[in-house]
Amino acid sequence: MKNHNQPLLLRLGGDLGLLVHRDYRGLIYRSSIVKVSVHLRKAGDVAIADYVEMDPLSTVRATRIPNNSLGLVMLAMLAIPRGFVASYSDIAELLNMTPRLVGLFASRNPIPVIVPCHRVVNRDGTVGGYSAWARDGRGVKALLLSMERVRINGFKVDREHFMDPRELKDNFYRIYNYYHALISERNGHSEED
DNA sequence: GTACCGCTTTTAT
DNA sequence: ATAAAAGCGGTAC
Repeated sequence: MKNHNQPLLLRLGGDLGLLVHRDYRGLIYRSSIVKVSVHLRKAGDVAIADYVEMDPLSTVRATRIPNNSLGLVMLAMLAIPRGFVASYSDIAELLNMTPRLVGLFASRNPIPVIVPCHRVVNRDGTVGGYSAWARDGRGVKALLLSMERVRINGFKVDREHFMDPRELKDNFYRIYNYYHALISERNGHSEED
């Protein structure tokens, strides 16, 4: 098998890049945000390419998403398209959780950017926290959003970017069903149940 | 079992 | 504007 064990460096824009780790099957299980210049200085031999966002179903197929509450939150975040945001409470309502709990799971998202936890913001439009970038996480979150043409005044997202909850729900169920079909397909071939 | 924590939200100064 | 409590499942002890 090819260099799947080597992380891949993908340019996000500016000096921001995404380091993507894949397992022996090629499935993405972890990513981290880095400064491209800093990373190239440290390890010049990495493969590098431009980041191109996949559609949600392809992302589900290409990544490892756990079959638990964290996985549910990850699937819900995949239901937010580029250029839009949803609030922690929107996701909470969708999944029967509390907003703070959604934030807790968002902070544990192992695959930032690819699973777009930066598209979840506070109900009042303020950007909210972001732990995928240790210092000034909010700044990076705001930067990622503005790269997606989400307009931000100060640290407040314009209301026009908020998704309709019904559309969020429709997208979520489509992705959720696909995820479970994929799981039983994978289980069905390798073991019986 | 208990105690604490977190990318929030709402209410009360 | 700032402070605090509520709220829940996970994690650690």
